[in-house]
Formats: sequence, structure tokens, C-alpha cells
Amino acid sequence: MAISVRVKTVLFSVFNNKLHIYLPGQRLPQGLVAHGISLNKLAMSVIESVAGQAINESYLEQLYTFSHPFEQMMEVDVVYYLLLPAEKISEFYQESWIAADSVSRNISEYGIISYAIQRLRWKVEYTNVVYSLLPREFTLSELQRIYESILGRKLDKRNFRRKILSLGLLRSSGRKRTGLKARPARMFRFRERKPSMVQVF
Amino acid sequence: MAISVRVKTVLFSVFNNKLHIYLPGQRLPQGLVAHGISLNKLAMSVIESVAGQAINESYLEQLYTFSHPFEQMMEVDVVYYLLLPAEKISEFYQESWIAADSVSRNISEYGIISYAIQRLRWKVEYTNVVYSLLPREFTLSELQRIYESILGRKLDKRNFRRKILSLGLLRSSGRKRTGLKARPARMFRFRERKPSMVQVF
DNA sequence: CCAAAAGTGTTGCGTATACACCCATGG
DNA sequence: CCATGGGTGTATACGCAACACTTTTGG
Repeated sequence: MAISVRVKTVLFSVFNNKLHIYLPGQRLPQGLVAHGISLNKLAMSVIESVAGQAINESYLEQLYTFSHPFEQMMEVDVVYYLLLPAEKISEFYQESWIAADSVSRNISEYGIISYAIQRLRWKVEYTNVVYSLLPREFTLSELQRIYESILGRKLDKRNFRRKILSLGLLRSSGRKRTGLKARPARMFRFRERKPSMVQVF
Repeated sequence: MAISVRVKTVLFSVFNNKLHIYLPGQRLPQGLVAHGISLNKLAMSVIESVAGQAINESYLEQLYTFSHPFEQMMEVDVVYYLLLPAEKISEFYQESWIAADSVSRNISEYGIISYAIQRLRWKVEYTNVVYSLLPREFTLSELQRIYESILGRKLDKRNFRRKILSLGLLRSSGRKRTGLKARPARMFRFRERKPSMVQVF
């Protein structure tokens, strides 16, 4: 009885004001399940091998398990998604990061990808996991742009700031972002870089 | 390379004003994955074989996939949960239905069960899937008791009714529930017995 | 001085919550 | 006539959405 179990990973990052997905050769990175290593660990190791570096504090979530029941070969795919801050992806082949809104509808994993995007949207609306798309310090506008990129809609600046600050997830770092041809922005950090439930929107 | 893939099912039902789980022999019903049958189909067939009847219109959801990475044998469990109306469970061994709040903390699948309960709570708060815990026709009080049993808290009768009716999910059947030593209650049906997103609470 | 982005309050509206009494029936 | 559960309205608090101008910096 031949059953092959794979782990597939959907890697998300936000840069250039767009949500991107890592799709080298139009495929999701994957790995074959073997003995002695859990699904979660395998997912992390698939990701670290394509990233070429250790990944910490990035939010990893199991998305869904799909099956392809053929006559002589049962295939099971356990799919994960992971959020990476843009700073970490310098090492990746840049051309393999595809904007989420321009992933070809023809690739076989398109269904998985759409579902992953949907789940990501939900997740950022009721948890703090966006922290794992951002560097340690960031401005409120940068944070707002991350939300806008994921949710696919504009947010009101004043309402956004009031809401985010009222949640008490952030603390001011004291520093300012200077060097731009504009008024310097105050910088913030997440108090905790651990997942927790929060109603953001 | 020996990998065994199982499907496990958490069966939920609400009766006697309590959420119950089907645990014959303190175990979740399960089945072994083989060729030619998808995970979802296998989950349904496990359920139908313990139920001894065909199950329609019951809400089935994939919960999570767990792995047990031993040295010489990799085990993968794909867990589902299903909602059954109390009327359907007459055929089951009644004593195997355990109240959710009195499942022993010592059984090996306790973690899975707690997680399933948590996911069920979430689900009923933002979808209409409770329909699959109820018979075709029911009174508003019966519906309210279902919610109270799952959420584990009392709800205000007037607010509950206003909210539920405002969602437009129900239509009055015209009939009344008589025979009780009390004022007859109007009976309702769900307009659609299909899952859809609705913010209930 | 001009362009660019940061920063800041108020108002209206709709939804959630809290709360208590009368009604219809069966026994 | 009494016990049981069905059925109903209002007032308040709160959160969300809409909306425009001033400030600080770099060039």
C-alpha cells in the first residue's frame, strides 16, 4: 500500500505595497515526509532550505490537508503557510516572488494559494500575527500599508491609528525614522512577538 | 518507508442541554487511509459505519493533521469533526456519548478534543452551521439552548431572538409546538441548510 | 518655498447590552 | 388556579465610519 505524504509551504511576504508568494518554477516548495521528523518540523526545514537561513519568530500555520486518491498511489499533501518579513528575503531569488494578485490561474496549486490568502486575511483580522511580516521597528504608516496590502483595501489613517494604539500591542521605541524628504515618523515595536488573539478589524 | 495515515472523527451532538462527544471505548472513531478514496470520503464512511445510517446535511470540517514521528513508523492522523442532530443518534450506543465537560483529561486524545471544541465554538459564532445540530423544525428556545450549550454561557432571550431573526436565516413554518404544559411556541426552519458565513455573535 | 509624509478630533450612526412583565396552555 | 415556558420593548453605552487641515522635514 503506497501512500506518499508531502508537506507543501506557502511563503508570504509583503513588499512594494503588495502581498507576494514564493513560487520558484511556479511551484510551492515541498518536502517528503519520512520517519522521525514531525510535520511541523519538516515544514520549517523545507522553508529554511529554500531560505538558506534559520527562520525565527515567523508565524507558521497548518493550512489544510489535501488528498489525491489515485488507483495505485495515494498522495496526501499537508499544506502550511508562513509569514516572512521583507528584510529576510534578500537571499531568495527575487524573481520567484510573485505578487498575489498576479499568480496565474492555471497553475495546479492555484486553489491552495487562494485558500491560503483567504486564511491569511482572516488571521490578520483577529490576531497580532502581522508582527512576523515586519522588522523589529516600524512606523505606523508602514504597519498600515501591510494591512492594506493583505486586505486589499485602503484604511483610514486616523481610524487605523486609534484602533491599533488602543489595542496596546505596540510600544514606542523612542526613535524616529529620518532621512526621508518628509516629517520624521515615530517608530514602534510589538510588545510581544508571539501569536495572540486580538480583534483588529 | 512505513507511513500510516489515519482519519479520526470527533462527533458532536447536543442533547440534555449539553454538548456531547461520541467516544466508544474512550476513543475517537477512526479509519485507515487506503487507495482510491479521498480523506473527506473516508471521514464520512467512518462516521456512517459507526452511525449505521447515511448522514446528510451534517456539517463536516477538517480540523487538523497531527503527526507522531516514531523511529521506525511515521503515523499521521487527519482529524475531522461533524455535527449531528440529536434525533439521529438514537441508533448509537447511548453510553458512548460523553458530555464535553466531563471528558477525562487522561485520555490520549484529550488535546484533540479540546481543540475541536474550541474550533466548534468559533464556527457557530460566525457561520450558520448550527442548523446541522437541529431537526428540520425547532423553536427559538431550542435554538437558543443549542447555542448556550456550545458556548457555555447563558444568553438573553430577547436579545437572542432579535439578533437571530434579524439575520434572516430562519423562516417560520407556521406550525406550533404543542403538548407541553405551557404556551405553544412558534416553529422555525433554516431557509438554507448549507454552510454560510454569518456573524451571529 | 515646495513637496512629501506625519500627525491629530469630532460627530453621527448603528449595534450590543441590560433589564421585567404579561400571555397561553396543560394539568 | 397554578406552574411552565413563550413572547415582547426601551434606554444606554460603545465602537465604527466618515471626514480635512496643520506640522515637520529634505531638497
